[in-house]
Amino acid sequence: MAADEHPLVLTPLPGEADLGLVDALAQLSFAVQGALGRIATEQGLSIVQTRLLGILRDRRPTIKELAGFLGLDKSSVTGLVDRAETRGLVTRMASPRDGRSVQVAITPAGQDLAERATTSFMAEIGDLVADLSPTQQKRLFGLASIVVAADARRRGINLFDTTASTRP
Amino acid sequence: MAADEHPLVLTPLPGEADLGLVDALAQLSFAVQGALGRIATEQGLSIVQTRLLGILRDRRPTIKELAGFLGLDKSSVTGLVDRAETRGLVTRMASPRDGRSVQVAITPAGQDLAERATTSFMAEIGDLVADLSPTQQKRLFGLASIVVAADARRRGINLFDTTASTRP
DNA sequence: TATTGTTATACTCTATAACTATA
DNA sequence: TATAGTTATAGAGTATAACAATA
Repeated sequence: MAADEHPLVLTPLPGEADLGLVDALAQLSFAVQGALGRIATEQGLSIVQTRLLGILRDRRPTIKELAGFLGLDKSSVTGLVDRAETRGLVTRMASPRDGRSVQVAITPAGQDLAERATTSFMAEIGDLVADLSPTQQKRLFGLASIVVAADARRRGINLFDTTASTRP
Repeated sequence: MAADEHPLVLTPLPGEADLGLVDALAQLSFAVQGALGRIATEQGLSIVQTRLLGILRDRRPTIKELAGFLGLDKSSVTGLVDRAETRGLVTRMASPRDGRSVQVAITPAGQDLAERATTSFMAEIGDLVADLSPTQQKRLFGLASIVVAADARRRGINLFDTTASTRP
């Protein structure tokens, strides 16, 4: 798609960023979310449930921390964890440090499901970027990484600092 | 984030695509969806409603065509259009060619809202990619465009062929 | 018979506000 | 008082199945 062709989602207007970039990114995000949704459905999960399991892979966050990771209200996370717990995918544990808090941990069943989802998702994304050369794929990865890291930093969510969470 | 660092969403496993790429793309899609969600909320819309208005900007698709564009079931689109119609953002019109079909069109109020959303969204995405140089932004745009175009082709949705829809 | 769209139903997801328990 | 979490409530979004109208 050339930069001056019309977009599916939005329309050409002047603005801070180039619309072509904006629209391409929006559409790319829909394509990726579509892939995520397909593999989630395949495993009987939703995108958010899949994301929850992925986060819990190497963390035991509180409800509040999960809300920060997911960008949701704490009450939404309560329901999310409720449904996952009912299905035996996660468990709540009392926090040893704060009587008000709970820590959410993934179960072996949840781990299995998360791993199957990961495998399927990699295959889907492999298909999605199949038209890019290996060099282009690396380039896309690098650019996406820069954007994601900068965004996380701006939002004050350090994806790699786990001092706030107890590691299993 | 370096390629060998752990991901937020998914976990390192061998697969068809490099996990670093997969995870970076997933996280990028969440970041973009987050920006979309914020501007949609700003305008009193959801992401899907915003997307609907964007699609209707230069098309008058049937419910079935909309379902194809959005990747939803036709019954979901019925409800989506119902809610948008109640708010005066879109209208249903009888199809001149098929008595079973309706054509969905955007209203002036819907146009206004879509344009405001577009302006806000461009600013948000401008912030999101602020850490990339202009050259890198163009590169990201180009790579995203290739992926999106290939995906649309594979799914049999020609984003630019409007012969199936009546143009206003 | 097949297709288009709607309706009925049920579930997930989400937020706001009020509440409980702990700090 | 302030914070962590839950509950109650309401609404959007989604899919499946059954249905009506048209092709």
